[in-house]
Amino acid sequence: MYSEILKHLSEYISLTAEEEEEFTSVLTEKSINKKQFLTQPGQEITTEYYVIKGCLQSYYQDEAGNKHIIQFAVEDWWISDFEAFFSGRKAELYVEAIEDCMLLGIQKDTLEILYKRIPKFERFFRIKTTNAFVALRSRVLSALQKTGKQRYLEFCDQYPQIERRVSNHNIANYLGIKPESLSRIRKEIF
Amino acid sequence: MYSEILKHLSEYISLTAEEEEEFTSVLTEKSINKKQFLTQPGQEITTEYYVIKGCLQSYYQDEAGNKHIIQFAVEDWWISDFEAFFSGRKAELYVEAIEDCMLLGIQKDTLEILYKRIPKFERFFRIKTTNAFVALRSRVLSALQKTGKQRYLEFCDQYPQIERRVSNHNIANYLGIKPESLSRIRKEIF
DNA sequence: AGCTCCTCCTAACATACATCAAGCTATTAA
DNA sequence: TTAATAGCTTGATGTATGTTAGGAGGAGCT
Repeated sequence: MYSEILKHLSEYISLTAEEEEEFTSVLTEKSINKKQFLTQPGQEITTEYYVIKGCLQSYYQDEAGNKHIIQFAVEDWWISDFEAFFSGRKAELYVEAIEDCMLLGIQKDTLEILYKRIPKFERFFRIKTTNAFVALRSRVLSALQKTGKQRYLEFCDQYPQIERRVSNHNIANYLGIKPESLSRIRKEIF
Repeated sequence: MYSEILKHLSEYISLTAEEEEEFTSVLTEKSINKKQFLTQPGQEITTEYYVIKGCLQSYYQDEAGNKHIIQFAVEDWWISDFEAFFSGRKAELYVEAIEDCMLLGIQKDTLEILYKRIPKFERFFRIKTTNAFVALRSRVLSALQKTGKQRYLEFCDQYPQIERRVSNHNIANYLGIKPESLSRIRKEIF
């Protein structure tokens, strides 16, 4: 159950057996089925989730009802409405399972306690946050300056395991193009 | 000298006279001229700057030498290579003055001390960071889903004071369109 | 002053992507 | 099983933006 997340942590920080034990003791398991929501707009978000098994997407729905996919998550990724979690504001995003999922959750207040007791965790989450910020910045630049084809190739290159599991119309949405265009791009490439 | 930044802080947190004094005592003044750089790629970034007077831009330069503007800053804004500052990695961005500037700098290590002594500052910078994250996310969505014209109107609406001071080719770059296209859009609007 | 550089504008043409419409296949539901 | 639905593909056509080229006006420099 915990072997994946401990391996994940060990890529960034080294923990003693006791520290590992202390960490896993505050995690909560959660499983949700395909098409169910982990979060919905308006909720308070006090938990962040690590994906043991499955695939999810987070998206924003605009006033006109259009869906805009922010992120996908598969095994070994973290997901939640990060801004809501971090700032304490209400959620603005849907987080929806697109496969049956097994997750591990960590509570915000528990995390604060953990930071004080074992500062290495602060380091771990700081690194993850910085990486997310950089990834977001690079996505802005891609969206502004690159063609749909370039963005699709980048996506396949960066997230091959996601490309294989997510439907093309969801990938198209994430890339900011229409499914018809993605279909044509794929035809051109393969 | 310090009245602007204290007013700026007071929009988010309330400080006693002593706390204000403690804060301003750790600030350093810096002035740079138009076309000079505040940061360049490869540098270590230990200072964040608050703009008292002037206008700057931060941009990323890709392998092909193309400039991609990330952000503008005018009076009452903070600027630096945030990821480098936050993560300790080397800078990837240029921060360049596009007018003569007067700035106040705060050092990363001083900030850490300040957080411990007066936790309200942690609150202040956390709010600023969350806001920056949300703004970046919303810029991703705009870039992916909206036309150049919509993005330009949003930009004029959100940052009227910047629109007036920055050249059109820089605005076009920020919006991810060519100056010729921006010119067409402006002709169409006015 | 005269010169150069920079900014902005305009126009003709090219390209990437959206839109609309239709058909094909595989999965789901009755 | 058949019917319905969702996802993918294709074609015809429209629109926004890029590309290339040129010109007008202003700012700063010699």
